[in-house]
Amino acid sequence: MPIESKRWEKEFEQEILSEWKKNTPENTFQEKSKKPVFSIDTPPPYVNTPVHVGHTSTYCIMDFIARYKRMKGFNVLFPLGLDRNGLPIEMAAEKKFNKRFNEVPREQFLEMCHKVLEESSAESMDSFYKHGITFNSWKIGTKPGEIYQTDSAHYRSLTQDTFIELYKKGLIYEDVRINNYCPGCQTTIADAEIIYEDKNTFFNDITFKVKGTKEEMIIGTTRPELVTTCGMVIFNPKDDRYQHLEGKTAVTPIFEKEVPIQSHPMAEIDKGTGLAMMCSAGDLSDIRFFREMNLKPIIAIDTTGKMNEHAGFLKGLSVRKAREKMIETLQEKGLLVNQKQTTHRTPVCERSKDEIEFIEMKEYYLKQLDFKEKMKKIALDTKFFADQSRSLLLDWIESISIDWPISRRRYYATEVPLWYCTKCKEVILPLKGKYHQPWREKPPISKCPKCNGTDFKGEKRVLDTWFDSSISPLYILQWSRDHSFFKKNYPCSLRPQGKEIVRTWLYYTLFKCYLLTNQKAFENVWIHHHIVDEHGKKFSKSKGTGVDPKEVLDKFGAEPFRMWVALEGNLDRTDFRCSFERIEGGKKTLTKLWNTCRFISLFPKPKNKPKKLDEIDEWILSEINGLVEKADNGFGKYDFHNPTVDVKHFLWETFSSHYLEMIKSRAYNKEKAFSKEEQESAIWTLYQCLEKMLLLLAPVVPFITHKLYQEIFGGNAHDRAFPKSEKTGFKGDFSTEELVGLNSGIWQFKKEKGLALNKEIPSYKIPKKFKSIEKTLQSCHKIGKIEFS
RNA sequence: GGGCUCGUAGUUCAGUGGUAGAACGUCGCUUUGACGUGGCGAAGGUCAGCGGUUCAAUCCCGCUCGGGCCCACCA
Repeated sequence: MPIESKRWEKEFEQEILSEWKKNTPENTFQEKSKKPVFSIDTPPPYVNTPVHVGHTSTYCIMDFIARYKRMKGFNVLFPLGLDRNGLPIEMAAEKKFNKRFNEVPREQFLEMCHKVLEESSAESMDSFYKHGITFNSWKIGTKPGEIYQTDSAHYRSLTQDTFIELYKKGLIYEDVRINNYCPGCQTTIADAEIIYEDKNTFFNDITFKVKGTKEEMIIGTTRPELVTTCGMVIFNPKDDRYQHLEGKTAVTPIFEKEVPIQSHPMAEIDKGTGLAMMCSAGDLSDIRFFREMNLKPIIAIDTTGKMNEHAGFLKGLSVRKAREKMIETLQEKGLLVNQKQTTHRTPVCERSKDEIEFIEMKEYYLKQLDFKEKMKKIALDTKFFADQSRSLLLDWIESISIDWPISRRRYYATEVPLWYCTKCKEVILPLKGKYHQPWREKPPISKCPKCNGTDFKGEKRVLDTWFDSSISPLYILQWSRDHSFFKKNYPCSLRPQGKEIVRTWLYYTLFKCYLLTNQKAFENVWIHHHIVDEHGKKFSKSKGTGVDPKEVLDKFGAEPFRMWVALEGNLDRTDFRCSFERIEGGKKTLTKLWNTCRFISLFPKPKNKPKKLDEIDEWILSEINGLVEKADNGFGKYDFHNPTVDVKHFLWETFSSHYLEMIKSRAYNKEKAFSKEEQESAIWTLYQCLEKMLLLLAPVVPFITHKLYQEIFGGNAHDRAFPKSEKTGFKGDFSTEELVGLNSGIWQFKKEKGLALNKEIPSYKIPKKFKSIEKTLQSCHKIGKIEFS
């Protein structure tokens, strides 16, 4: 049946979606299938903020991969997860109810979080669904392939199982240490949760005295409020200006504390005055310095971000206020000799953007320093797409300097599953396989195994959110839940994710999975860059510059967007600029594909392959087979860009502009200039090429290929095997460029002579190599007599 | 300071050791049979700069400049 409508309409998508919703066996993960499993550990999006086109683009590419792998005969495990734990949810709840988490009872705060979660879950899923992304299931559940939520009892129990196992292995320990503390979130955070911002601050030159002399020293600092914690003054061993100070004692301004003066290579001659005051916990370098020099740190900032009793007259002030007051006081006493504005790379909390302070607290740590070399090996043993993305991970592993602090003093996250005997302090571990809330549940035993004590205290702290996100491949592959399934299918085939979370999600996942399974977690890792706005700037939620996928769906529908994602570039190498104009360009290719099908559908499809094919038919078949091979190779490396560009070029140029023009008269055969067999050869070839083109494009543009395939060939394109490259009978007397050049030359010749393209020309000179397609050229260009030379 | 990456047409990007490519945009021409959301054509580039290897460099190597990202102990 010929196709009637003249173009692809976005309204078609609705029908197809509802058809897929009713009947999608090919998307479902078949637990009992004998096909090899290809597992994709997709990033669970945070539910409280709607996704933008950056997300939908990357999930579309993941869907390209899933669809391609299905056509290649894999049983594709492609579940959607929803991330619902942790600070973003808590912060949203605090904002919505205008209450800090520690101002209300814990149960009540959890209720607030649940309210926020209830209101926010559906929208992102709807966007994914409308983009034609074929997650295995749209149902929230616990079976392989079903949507999982990281805050479900099922997921959290697995997170706790990993804690219990690592604890038993002796890899988790509790220690009192100076670590990163976010005063806004009021919790310890890991290095990976810190980002750096350039902040304006003052570089203050302040006066220290040298004990027993009249000499004064000028020392520059950005943190004058920490003078009280100064433990030493240093200068560079090669700095001639200060050699005489070696071994003397400095007296700090205002606090009048005596500290040693020493030479130390960490002091740089040309920084400030060349003298540095070493404070405990001004930044990470200070912490290391105090450790090295065996100095006792003085912590002057408490857990609310305010100065404590060590800060003397600054006590009770916030760090910023204390700094202002200190500068004021120094100025009054004539101890501030100079002040200039400078920008300082300041560590801030990536969530709340508060400046990090360094505070001593008791926290649980997971050992990671001992495994750096092993982790590097795993990084080298995992395939990265693009390969150069691996260095993001290697750089991070290289820079790790402390163990991973995993406990957090917050509420909405997976609880640390521990109880303590109040009598003998024995740590009580629960059994695996169940979700535990020690802060409100009884311990799993009634008597302490060590002292027979009967009174226990449940742990109040929770786990870092990355501690649970980092088990996603274990979760989707049923670790500790279905042993044979896990054994058969681990490591996970593919982790697709953004470059910005290499040091968190990727690193922590590889790390934890290694500790638990002694193996790499992934065969392949695909790292993507970002969709940026028209000016090349990052989408920013706070500035509201993210493009809403709904706007794209309203304007274009999903299909032109998917086409654009594939055509625009390689997202594993570069950022894309989001441009509606260029998405519109994707739509044109759909129209071209549609009309190509419409043309072919004018001719009844031959039942059998003709015995003999015309040379030009063999030629186009060899072209499409080459294309199939290229696409298969590219898709296999998660390159959907180059093959799609190639298919588009083939469709538009080689196939439409050249092949179709050359066989039109033979396919119509209105003047009966061709035999029936010759005519059928053309028509059969048209259908062959079309079927392969549709199947090549099916992973990228599933809607249009589905509809066209169904109308023309019957059946479901997404259920078909990916096309294979076949040998053809093309002898190859001429190359494709030569043929294209020949046709273009003739068209140009006619144009220059002012002749219509369908006008006859009495004769034309053509190279001998085209002899085998003489009849084709004659009928296409209406040449009376071809002179071969 | 270190690392990665990019610098090609007005714009966004491909690309190759041998005459420089596409899309979009611009301008001109083209109106009936798959497609005007089409077709044909034009203008537009010292392939960032400098040096080296080579018969030949936009491509390989080195340096410089300029963007972007990541890391780092700039008091």
